[in-house]
Amino acid sequence: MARTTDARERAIMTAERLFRTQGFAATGLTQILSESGAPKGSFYFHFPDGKTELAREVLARYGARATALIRALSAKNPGNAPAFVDQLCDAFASEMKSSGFTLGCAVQNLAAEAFAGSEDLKGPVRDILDQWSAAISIQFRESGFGAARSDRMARILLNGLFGARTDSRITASVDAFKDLAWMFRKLL
Amino acid sequence: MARTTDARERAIMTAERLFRTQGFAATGLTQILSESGAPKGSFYFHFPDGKTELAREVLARYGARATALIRALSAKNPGNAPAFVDQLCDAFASEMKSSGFTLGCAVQNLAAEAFAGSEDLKGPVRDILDQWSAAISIQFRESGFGAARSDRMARILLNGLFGARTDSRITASVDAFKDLAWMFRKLL
Amino acid sequence: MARTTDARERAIMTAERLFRTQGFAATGLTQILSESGAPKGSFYFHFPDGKTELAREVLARYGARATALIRALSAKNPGNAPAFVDQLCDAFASEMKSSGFTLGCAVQNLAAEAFAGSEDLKGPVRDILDQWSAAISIQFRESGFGAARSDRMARILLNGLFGARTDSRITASVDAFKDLAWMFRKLL
Amino acid sequence: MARTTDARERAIMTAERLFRTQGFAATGLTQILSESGAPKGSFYFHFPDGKTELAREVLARYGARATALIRALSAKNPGNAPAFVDQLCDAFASEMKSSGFTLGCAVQNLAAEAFAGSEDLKGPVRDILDQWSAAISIQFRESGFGAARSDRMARILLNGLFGARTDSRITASVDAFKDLAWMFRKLL
DNA sequence: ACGTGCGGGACATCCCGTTATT
DNA sequence: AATAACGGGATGTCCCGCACGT
Repeated sequence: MARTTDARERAIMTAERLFRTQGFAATGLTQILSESGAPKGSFYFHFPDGKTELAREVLARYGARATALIRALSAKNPGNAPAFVDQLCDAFASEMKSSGFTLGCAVQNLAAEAFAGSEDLKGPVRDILDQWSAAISIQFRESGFGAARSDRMARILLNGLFGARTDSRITASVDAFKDLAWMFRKLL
Repeated sequence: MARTTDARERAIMTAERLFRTQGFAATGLTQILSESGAPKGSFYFHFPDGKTELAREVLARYGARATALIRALSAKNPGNAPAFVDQLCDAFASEMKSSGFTLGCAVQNLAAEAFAGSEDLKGPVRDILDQWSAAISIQFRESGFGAARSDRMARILLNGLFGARTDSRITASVDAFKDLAWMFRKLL
Repeated sequence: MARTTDARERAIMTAERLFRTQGFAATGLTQILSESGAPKGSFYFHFPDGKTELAREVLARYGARATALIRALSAKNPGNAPAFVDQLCDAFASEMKSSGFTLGCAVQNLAAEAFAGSEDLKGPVRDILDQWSAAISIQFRESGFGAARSDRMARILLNGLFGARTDSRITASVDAFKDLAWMFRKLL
Repeated sequence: MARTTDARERAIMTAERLFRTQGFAATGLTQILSESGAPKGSFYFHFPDGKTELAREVLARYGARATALIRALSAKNPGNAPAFVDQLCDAFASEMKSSGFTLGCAVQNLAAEAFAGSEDLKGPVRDILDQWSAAISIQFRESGFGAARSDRMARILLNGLFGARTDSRITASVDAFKDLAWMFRKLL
């Protein structure tokens, strides 16, 4: 039977925002529920595994959305790695700017916090990382780089974006993304 | 007046470890106190501002220790930026390895979590970032790079280390640090 | 109108097992439904009075089954009270053994827990007690004892079985049933 | 350092009453706290192991009190088993009567309910049973019975009291205790 | 500097019962 | 006869901060 409300979806979207700005442990179910307008009584109907399942769903959506962005920019700049990197950095920068520099990365936050406790999130987090890395690597290969070098540069770009986002939150600026793009123009 | 116990110091050290592995919100005072063996009754004697003050002390020590490491490696490799970068990456890598890939960065964790709530931590975090950045930049300048470029590369290295640590925790490997070092050898 | 599913019946059987091993309050509807495979949506179609009605049905079936056992053993040993008592004790003992000493008495558990709350169960519980007592008393009368003495001994046997079951659960042995049978051989 | 409040003691006494009348699972911490007047904030200071620890304390006190009763009646009736049994039954009967036939046995209730979940209560419950049994057996031995027979009759008396208490709650009468005493006069 | 104890609220989880729909 | 979803409260647990006495 098809779903008849979007309560579940709203909860996931609200949770993503809160996990990214406040962190996983600091965000209470109560806050997620009240801000999303989702009813409390049916939370465990929608998420039998509780907060952990919510986190898994957040991760899945966040991961897929970022992968889609990478592929879209890749398709828009075929064989043009520098332009691809520039636009990827720009996309991150503008998301940070438009959020008032409050948004962290869901993967980074959940990895940092939820790893110590439950094991359930480790697998998904690793999978997302690999997925992102592979999607970026393809763009580099199509720009003429060898497989090994593409993989390595993909990982460097990814980690650079992680770090740049941290820097961006702290300094409330997008300079870190610009520096990252500058560096890749040198590297490529 | 000399201190008569080291309870305060032990609490800070234990808090650092827990904040780095579990995060700030997920770590309770009770756990810090019990794992550090510090008595509960005098916690607010030692830390009148409570958990926030603990976080401030953790940040101060963590920041100073990292700055000292940067300066030490800088002094050991005068004018030799590539060697300096290699050794800095190695130092991070070996810390991750010896901790079983569980240690996050105190600055990153506290920035990600505590920014939403209190303002008290923002200043210190920014100061530490600037301090680290300046210390690295000096090494680059002494290696012959211009001021602006040194500053920029310092920030890139710093953010690269942030990202590499995230990668290292997730993948349980030190590859990210090696990739970062490889990239800098290209860049310098 | 014939029933088209056995969901109701399965729920009652599962509830009996859980009420007997865990108690009434400690057993959630969710557990009963999931372990019985009964669908949740139609629970209040089958049991308009909810959990209390479930308890009433459990009591009715449990009471009738025990009465039937008493009558069967009575019919098998006409006029032979000692043999009857031995076989009744054996029946209880083997049920305990085959359940791994986990099964309590439904009447005892529901009486102990549900008396404080609702009044609905008190009547049925008293009726079952009288029914069992009467069934046993008949056997004693047919073995030659007077009416008053038969009633009294029936109650003593019944209460002895209650107590022996408690002992059996705690000690994980059937000794208490053997002692009870021994005592009755002395008494008769 | 000595305790400065009796909050812990009051909680245990209230918990005993509620566990005996309502059962373990059906009694919420909130009810215990509010009825005992104990503060909520310090509950886990007094009982670090939570509800289970409360149950253990209830068990310990209940067990010791019953043992003391057995020994007192034993000392009052040296070598006189029938009088001892009569007075023990009377003591139980009058407790039931004065409580309005609402009090169950703490051991019976906790054994029935808490066995399924945690293992922590099994040991204490078995120990109490042995302690009671031994205390009764001594009286029988001092009345001239052999060791094996004394042990067996002690267990029968104990289980008879368990069963009689169940009967007493259900029928709201003390007849079961009188019947038990009658039976023992025959047996001795 | 530290033990003991309190205040009051938040946490994730699970509860039983009731809808509207099919 | 069953599904999806909800309502609203209760569960045990744990939280951080602050007293008082020594």
